[in-house]
Amino acid sequence: MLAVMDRTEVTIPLIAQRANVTPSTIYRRWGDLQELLADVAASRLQPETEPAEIGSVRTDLQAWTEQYADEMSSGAGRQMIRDILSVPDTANAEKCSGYTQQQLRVLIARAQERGEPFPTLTELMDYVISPIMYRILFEQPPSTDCVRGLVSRVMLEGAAKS
Amino acid sequence: MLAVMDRTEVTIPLIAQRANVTPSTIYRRWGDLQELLADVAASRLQPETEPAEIGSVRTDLQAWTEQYADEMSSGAGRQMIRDILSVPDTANAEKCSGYTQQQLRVLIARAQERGEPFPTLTELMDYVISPIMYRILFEQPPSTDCVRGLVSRVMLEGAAKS
DNA sequence: GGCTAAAGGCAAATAATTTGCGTTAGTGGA
DNA sequence: TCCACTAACGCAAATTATTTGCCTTTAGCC
Repeated sequence: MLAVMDRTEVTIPLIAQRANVTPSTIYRRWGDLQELLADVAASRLQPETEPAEIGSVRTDLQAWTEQYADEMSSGAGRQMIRDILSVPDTANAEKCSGYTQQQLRVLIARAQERGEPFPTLTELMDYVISPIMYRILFEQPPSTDCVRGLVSRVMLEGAAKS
Repeated sequence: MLAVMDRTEVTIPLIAQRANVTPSTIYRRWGDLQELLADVAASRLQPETEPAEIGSVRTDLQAWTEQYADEMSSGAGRQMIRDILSVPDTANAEKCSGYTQQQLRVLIARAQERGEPFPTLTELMDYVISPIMYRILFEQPPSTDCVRGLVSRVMLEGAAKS
C-alpha cells in the first residue's frame, strides 16, 4: 500500500531535494530525520474510514481488529510504529493510540445503539490492542487465529459480566 | 539507577574516544549508533535476580509486576525500550521479551510446586505485560493501581477457570 | 616458525549537520 | 497605503559524522 524506500537510503538532503528546499530548512523545522519520519508516520496512521458495518457489532469488531493487526504487522506498518516510538517526544505515539480508540469508540457507540453487549474501551485496549501490539513489537506478529482468540475472549468476559 | 547522557550528546566518535578505539572500529562492528544502543539496552535489560519470594505466589507476582512497570516506565527504562525498538532487527526485542517470560516462568513453576492456582504464561503476557507496555509506549505509564488491577484481574480469571 | 583471516588503526574522501547572515513573505498597526 | 516587525527560508561556510582504502596487528592453525 505504501511504497517506502530502504530506510538507510532516506536522508534529509535527499528529502530536501525532492521538496525543492534546502536541507537547512528541514533541519530547522524538524531537527533530525527521526522526528520528521515520526510526524510522517503518525499522519499516515490516521484512519480514513470508520470501521465497516458488516453484521453484528461483534463481527464488525472481529473484522476491524484483523485488519488493524494486518496493517500494523506489515513491513510498512511496523516501520511506521518504529518511527513513532523512536523519538523521545510522545505526542505522536499518543496520537496514534488516540486514532485506535476513536475507531473503537465508533464500535462501542454502535453496540450501545443496538443494545448489543460490548466491552468497554479500556477492556478492548488492554486485552485486544495491547497484546497485538506487544506481539508485533517484541515477538512475532499475531496470526489471524490469535487475533480471533483475543476478540472472542474479550467478548466472553463482557457477556459474563452482564 | 543507570546514568544516561542526553541522547543528543551521544555520538559514535565520543564513544570511540572513551573506549580508546577509533570511530571506524565501531562503525565497522555496529554500523550505526542505533544498533549499538540497541545492543547495550538489551544487555542492560537482562534481569540479574529471580523474582523475590515474599509470600504467596500471587503476592510475588504483584510485587514483581509493580517493579517491572516502574523500571520500564522510568526515563532510563523507556529510553532502553525505544533503543531496542528503533532498530529493524528484532533480535533484541525478542530477547527482551524472553527475559520477561523467563522471570514469569519462575513464578509459574513456584505456583505449580506449591499447588497454588496461577495463570499461564500466555495469559500473563497478554493481559498483564502487554497492557503495561502499551501504556508506557503509547499513553501514560500505568499507575500502581492500574498495575494492581491488571494482576488482580488475571488472577481472578485463573481462579474462575479452575 | 610461517601462513591466513579477522579485526583494528590511520587518514583521506565523502556526506551530513550546524550556523551566521541576508532576503523574502506575510501580518498588524499607524 | 505604508511601515515596522516577525517568522521562515536560501545560501554558503564551518563543523562534525560517516565511509573507505590501505596497512599493521593479532590470534588461531598448520
